[in-house]
Amino acid sequence: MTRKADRDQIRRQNRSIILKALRRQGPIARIDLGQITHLSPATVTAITSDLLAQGLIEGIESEEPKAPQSRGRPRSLLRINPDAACVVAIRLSVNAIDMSLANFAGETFLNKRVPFDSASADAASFPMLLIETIETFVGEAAVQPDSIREIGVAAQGVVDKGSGMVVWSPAFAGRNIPIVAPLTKAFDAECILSNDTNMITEALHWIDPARYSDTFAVVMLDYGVGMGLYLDNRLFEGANGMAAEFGHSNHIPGGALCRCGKRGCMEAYLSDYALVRAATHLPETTDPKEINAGVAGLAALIARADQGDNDALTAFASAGRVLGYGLARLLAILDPKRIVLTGAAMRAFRFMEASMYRGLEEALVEDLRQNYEIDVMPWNEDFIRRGLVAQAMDRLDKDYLGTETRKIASPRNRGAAA
Amino acid sequence: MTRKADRDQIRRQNRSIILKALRRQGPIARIDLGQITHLSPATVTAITSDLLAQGLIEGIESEEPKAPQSRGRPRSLLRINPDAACVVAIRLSVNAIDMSLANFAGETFLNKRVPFDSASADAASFPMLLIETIETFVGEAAVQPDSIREIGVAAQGVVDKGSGMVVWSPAFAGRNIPIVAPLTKAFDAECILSNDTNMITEALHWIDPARYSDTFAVVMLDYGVGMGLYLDNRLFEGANGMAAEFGHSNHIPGGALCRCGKRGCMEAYLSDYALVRAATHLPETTDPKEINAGVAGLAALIARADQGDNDALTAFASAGRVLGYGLARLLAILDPKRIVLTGAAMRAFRFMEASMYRGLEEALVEDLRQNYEIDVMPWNEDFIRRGLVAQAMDRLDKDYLGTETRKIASPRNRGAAA
DNA sequence: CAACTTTTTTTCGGACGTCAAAAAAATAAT
DNA sequence: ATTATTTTTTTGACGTCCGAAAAAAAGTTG
Repeated sequence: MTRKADRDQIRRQNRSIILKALRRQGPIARIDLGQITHLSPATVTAITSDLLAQGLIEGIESEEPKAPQSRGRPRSLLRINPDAACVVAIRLSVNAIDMSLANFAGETFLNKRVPFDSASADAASFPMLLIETIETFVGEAAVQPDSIREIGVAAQGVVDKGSGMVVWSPAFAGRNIPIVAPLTKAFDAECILSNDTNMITEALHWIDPARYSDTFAVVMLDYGVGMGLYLDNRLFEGANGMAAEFGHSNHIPGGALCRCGKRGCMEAYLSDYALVRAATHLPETTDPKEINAGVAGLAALIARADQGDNDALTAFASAGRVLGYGLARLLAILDPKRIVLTGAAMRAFRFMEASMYRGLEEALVEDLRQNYEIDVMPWNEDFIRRGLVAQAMDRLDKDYLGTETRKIASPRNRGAAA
Repeated sequence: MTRKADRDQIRRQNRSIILKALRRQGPIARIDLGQITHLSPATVTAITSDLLAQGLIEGIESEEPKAPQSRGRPRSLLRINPDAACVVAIRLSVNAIDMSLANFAGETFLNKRVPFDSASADAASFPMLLIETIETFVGEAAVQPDSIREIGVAAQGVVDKGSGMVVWSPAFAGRNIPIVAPLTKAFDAECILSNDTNMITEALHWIDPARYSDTFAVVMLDYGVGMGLYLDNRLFEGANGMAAEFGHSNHIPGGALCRCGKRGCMEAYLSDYALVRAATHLPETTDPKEINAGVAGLAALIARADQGDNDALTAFASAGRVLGYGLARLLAILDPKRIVLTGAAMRAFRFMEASMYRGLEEALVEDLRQNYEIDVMPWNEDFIRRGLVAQAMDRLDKDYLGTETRKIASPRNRGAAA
């Protein structure tokens, strides 16, 4: 049954809408906030004065109003108080921990990459390592630890949102690495673990909501194969937060050997090692662990294809056809209005494109191939961070319901404390 | 961006919750409504007196209070006014139009099946036929036509919710049969076209929300293969209302010939004709149109399997394995917590079960096979009607926002008009 | 330079929703 | 008849949004 509604809810939602608008539209006057949110000026004033009192936003006393000649009372601009909160975004990838600090305006003000040894990282050792790495990072930033309100972690592979563990990931030797529990305990902050491609999906929605809304899928071909789903205008993560494992959905029964041990997974045809395996005429049963591919191997293969190397071209063409079949299955099952292709392998898209469309055509009846578009998105590592930050901001906005804000720290020497 | 919230919304939602509780829990006292909905007694009184004034619900002046010995003011029960509205539920299947009339309490009070000739039904002829069939049916029911507020239509095959057309269906010879536009024009009622398996999904949620909520999938093996998806606690229909075409998602590239013309669709291994084709050793490329299967052929095949016929048993075992692969793909992509198997072919489930689980195991890495259950649901034709009615009730509840109700007709001679 | 115009922001009063508490209603128990 | 008990309704308070009016803060004009 749907939950009952009460008046708290409506204030909370409207506050959150205003915060989101402020974060997105930069400094803005109350009147324009009303336009954007469809709230009356009276309501905007009420809510913003609340937010001002809480210190979540601040007025700009700018000496230079940009529009010099305009009658009437000049607009007084509002903006998010960047120092009202602080979030940490962490990406766990092979041999590297990427960390970022972002303020309440959603701006990243510090990044750091720390290498670690994926091959030896397991459930026993990694959590402690991660905590120490974060503590060092936060210490260097001269941020008061208690101003950190959210920690978002993205990992490649299978993550279980319920238990807050990385079930399996190429970034770790071990399995079932607990992340959320140790971090929550070590830091006084909400911690949330997400799949990396889901964060790309969230980032796309944040960056261009007009284009990336409603129902779309993101497929990432990189080190491994990832997917993110935005369904009915929200990120879909499945009952256990494990959805969108496109890479391990089966393509051919008994087919090529996958890193997961099964035969015929999409990943076994599309990922870095699969492409290298195909291009070097290794049998499909070659153990992926014995193939030295990775993003570097992929890049080398793309270079060969660029020079017209036939093996490379054939490998990409075959992968394209498999991709076409995979997308056809997505279209049949989910009817998305858009599919976004991204990841390092997309630099080779021109070698896959024709066969991909051929695969799509072979695999799916025309009636179901009518209303969709495919975007090819240049790969941008930054997307994962932006998705993490966007998600954290969303959670922060909803957290600051009516409760008094915690003491607001000033991580850096910002002058503008009204 | 999320929509702004205002207080209309909250009243609407709480009204709708109360109506839903009344419909589900039968006659009930205000105090219990408060318990169920978590609304205060004051609010319950306010909302119910509103609904009473609108004639959507009515009090019961029962002479016999069921519980004879109890102190205190006796509870005065409320119930939905069944005559407040009337909906038509229509199922279009091969050679038959099934129609039902249901009242505002969600009770069906009249059913009728009218045969028609699917082989000659196309976009030009069918809409008129359907309108006339409905008009006759409604006429026989002695229902004032203007008390009909919603018409729900379910069809097998590919339906386009946006355009309100049946793109392709085994029930029709033609394609792109308009349904919503003609019916909306002919009757002064909202009309909505849905996929039949989606309605089964909706019905399951209505009948047992505790079990069928959050994220689950329904797979129907019958005449053709259908799927319904309930994701994040709502029916998912895709960007164009065409989602969940599991039957035409590809299983084997270049595989068995499907009714849709493509090769290797799930349907080409799982549906009636596929099973008959396999059991009679016809080549996989045999045109489905030349196979006389249908639900009757399927029943015959099940009978053969019951008697230990080897061809039949092998056919079911192979289909089971294919089904296992299909479910594995669903698990990988959507991570549902439950999969419901239904349809006429489920009477043969015991012949498919072992190979289905084998297929699941072959196709999907164990990590992704941890947290789900499979239900096998005896097939019940009634589900589609119940889903249609449940959907119509939902829409009605939300329609009766603050607007005055239309004049309430009394279709039958009901005494209880307070 | 004072009055007018224009635009933004704030204030005020009204309407409406929920809720807690009090009152009323209806019956059983004494 | 009176008291006790339980349900329902009423009342009053509080919170929210909105429209209208007022106030504020400029520029423009005579």
